[in-house]
Amino acid sequence: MLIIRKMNYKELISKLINNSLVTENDITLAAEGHGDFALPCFKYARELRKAPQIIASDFASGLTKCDFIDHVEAVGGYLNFYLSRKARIESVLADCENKSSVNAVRAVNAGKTVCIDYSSINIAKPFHIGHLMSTAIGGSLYRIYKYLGWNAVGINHLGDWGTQFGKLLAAYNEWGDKSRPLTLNDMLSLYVRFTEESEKNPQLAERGRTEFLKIERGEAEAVKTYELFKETTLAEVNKVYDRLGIVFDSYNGEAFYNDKMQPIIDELNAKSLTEVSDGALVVKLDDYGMPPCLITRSDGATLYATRDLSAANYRAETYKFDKSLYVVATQQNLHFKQVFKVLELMGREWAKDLTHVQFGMVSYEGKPLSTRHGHVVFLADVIENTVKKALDIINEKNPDLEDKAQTAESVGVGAVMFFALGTQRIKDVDFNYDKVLSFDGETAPYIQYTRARCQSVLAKGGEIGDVDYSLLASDESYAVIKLLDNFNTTVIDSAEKYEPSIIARYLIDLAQAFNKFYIAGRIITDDKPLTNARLALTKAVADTLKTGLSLLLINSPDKM
RNA sequence: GCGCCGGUAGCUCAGCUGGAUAGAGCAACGCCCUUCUAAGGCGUGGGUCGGGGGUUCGAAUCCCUUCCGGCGUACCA
Repeated sequence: MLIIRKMNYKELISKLINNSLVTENDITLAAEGHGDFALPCFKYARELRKAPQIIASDFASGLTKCDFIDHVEAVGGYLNFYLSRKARIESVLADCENKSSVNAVRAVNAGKTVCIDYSSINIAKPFHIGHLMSTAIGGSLYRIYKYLGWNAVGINHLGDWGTQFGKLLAAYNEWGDKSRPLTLNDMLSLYVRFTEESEKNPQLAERGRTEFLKIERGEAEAVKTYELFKETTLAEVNKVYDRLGIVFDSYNGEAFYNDKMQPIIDELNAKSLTEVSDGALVVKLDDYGMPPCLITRSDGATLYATRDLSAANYRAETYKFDKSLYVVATQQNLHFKQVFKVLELMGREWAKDLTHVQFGMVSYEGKPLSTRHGHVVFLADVIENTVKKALDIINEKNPDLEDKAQTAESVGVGAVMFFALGTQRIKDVDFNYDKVLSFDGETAPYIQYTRARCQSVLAKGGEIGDVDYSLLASDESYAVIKLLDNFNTTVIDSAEKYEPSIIARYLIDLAQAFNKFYIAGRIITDDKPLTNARLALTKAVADTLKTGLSLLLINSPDKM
C-alpha cells in the first residue's frame, strides 16, 4: 500500500481510465464535497459525440479496478474519484514517519549544486528592513534546497567597495571620535552628516572621491580605516544573521573581484562583443531589445555589470553549479537580463542556469527607505519589538513558562520572518508595526502555537501504540491527512518557483485544518485505539509544522 | 516613449499551466474555556475578480485593448 504515495495520483487515475483521450493533466482536484479528484468530461463530447454526463458514466463503468479507489461518481459531466481513506491515511502517516518520499527526492537531487546570492548587503550601511527580503528569501531557499537534497552554496556578495567608503573615510577623518571604538551607529551618523554637508559643500564631495582613491591605491592608513569600517559593520550584521539563523558559505563581495575583471574584459574584446560608445566600453544588445551593457566607464573604471560577469564566471568554475540564483530586488531586472545575455553571447552554456529571483519594493509609511535621509527602520529594532511583544503575551497567558526569553525570541523572530516570507515575493510591501506585531490569524505565532498545542497533547498522551488507520476517517482528520499528503510536493513547488510563501500558505492551511480537528473532539479519551490513531495524526502534524517552519527560518518552541 | 511587474471583500492576501457555489486572515457584530494550551474554534454581514472586447461547453485564470499604481530605461549599485 505504501506504493500509492510514491505515485502521482493524477497519473495513476488517468491510467485507470481506459481511454487514450484522457491524460494526467485532465485530472483535477474535486470540488468540496465531491471526493478527492475529478475528471471533467466536457472536452471529450465533440470527439466522442456523446453528452459529458454519458461519457462520465461510460468511463466509470470501464474503469480498471484498483484498491486505492473506494468508489467513483458520475455527476453533472464530472467523474469524481473517492480515494480509499484508510489506505491513504496509512500510507501518509507511514511516510511521515519513515520519510521514504522525501528520501527518494533527495536521492534524485544528490550531487546537484545551487548557488544562492542573497542578502548581499552594502557594508557601509546598517541592516534595515530593506535588506530583510533578500536575506529571508535567500536564506529560506537555501534551507529548502538543502532539504530537497541539493548542495546549496550561500553567497553574501558584499557591497564592500566603492566611493561610499571614500565618503565615510573623509567623514571619519573630519569628525570621527578616534578615542573610542567605532560603532555602526557612528558610521551611520557620519554618513548622514557627510551627505547633508556635501550637498552644501562641493569640496567635501570631492574629498570623498579622493579618499576612495587612496583606498584603491592601497595607502596604508586609508586601507586600515577601510578594514575597520568593514569589520565594524560585519560584527554588527553578523549578530542579526545569528538571530535569524542565516548562514553563508562565502562572503566574497565586490572587493574580491577587483583583480578578476580584466580577463573578462579581454575575452569580450577578443570575441568582438564590445565597442566603444561615448568613450565607454559597451556590449550592444539592440538585437535583444535592450540598452547596451556597460563594461567600463569612459574613465576606464569597471562597473556593476563587469563585477557580476566576473562573479558569475568565478562561481561557475568554483562550484560547478546546476543553478545559480540571484535574490535581488526587482529594480535590477534589466541589469540581470543584460548580464545573463552577455554571458550567453560569450558562449557560456551555463548562462541558461542563471535566475534572477526578484522581489518587490519595501517601503515604510508609503515612502521608499533611505539611509541617507534617515527614513529607515532597523532590523535589530524590529526584532527587539516583536520579541518584547511576544514576551508580554507570554507573561500574560503563560507566566509559569520556562525559557520565556528563548520562546519569546522564537516567536518574535518568527513574526519578522513571516512578514518577509508570508506573501509572494514579487509584491511590494509597506512595512508597518501593526502588521509585524500581529500574532493572530495567518501568522507565524499561530503556526507555532498550533504546534505547541500538538506537543502538549503528545506529552500528555504518552506512548503511541499500534494504530488502526480506519479510525481516522472523519472529515476533520481526513482534511488533515490530505494536507499532510501534499507536504513534499508543496516544498518541491516552492523550490521550483523560488517561492517560500507557498510553504507559508501551506503551513497556515495545515494549522487551520488541525485546529478544526482539535476542536471537533478530544484526542485523548478512554477509547485506547481511537486515542492512538489521533495521537499518530497529531504527531505527524507536529513534525510537519516544525519541518515546514524550519524551511522558513522559524523555530518551533515546544511550549508557548 | 519603450520595457518589466502589480491591480481579487473596508484592509492584508490566496486562488492564475481554464473547470462545479471566487477562499482565508484582519477589522465589525454575535457565540464557545469545570475536561488535551482561547496566540484557538463557530456563526453573521461584506465581491461588477480595475474597465471593455474576444477565444471556449466553461474565464479571476488564456488572447487583444484600455485605465490606475510601482519600478527600470548607458557611464551608481
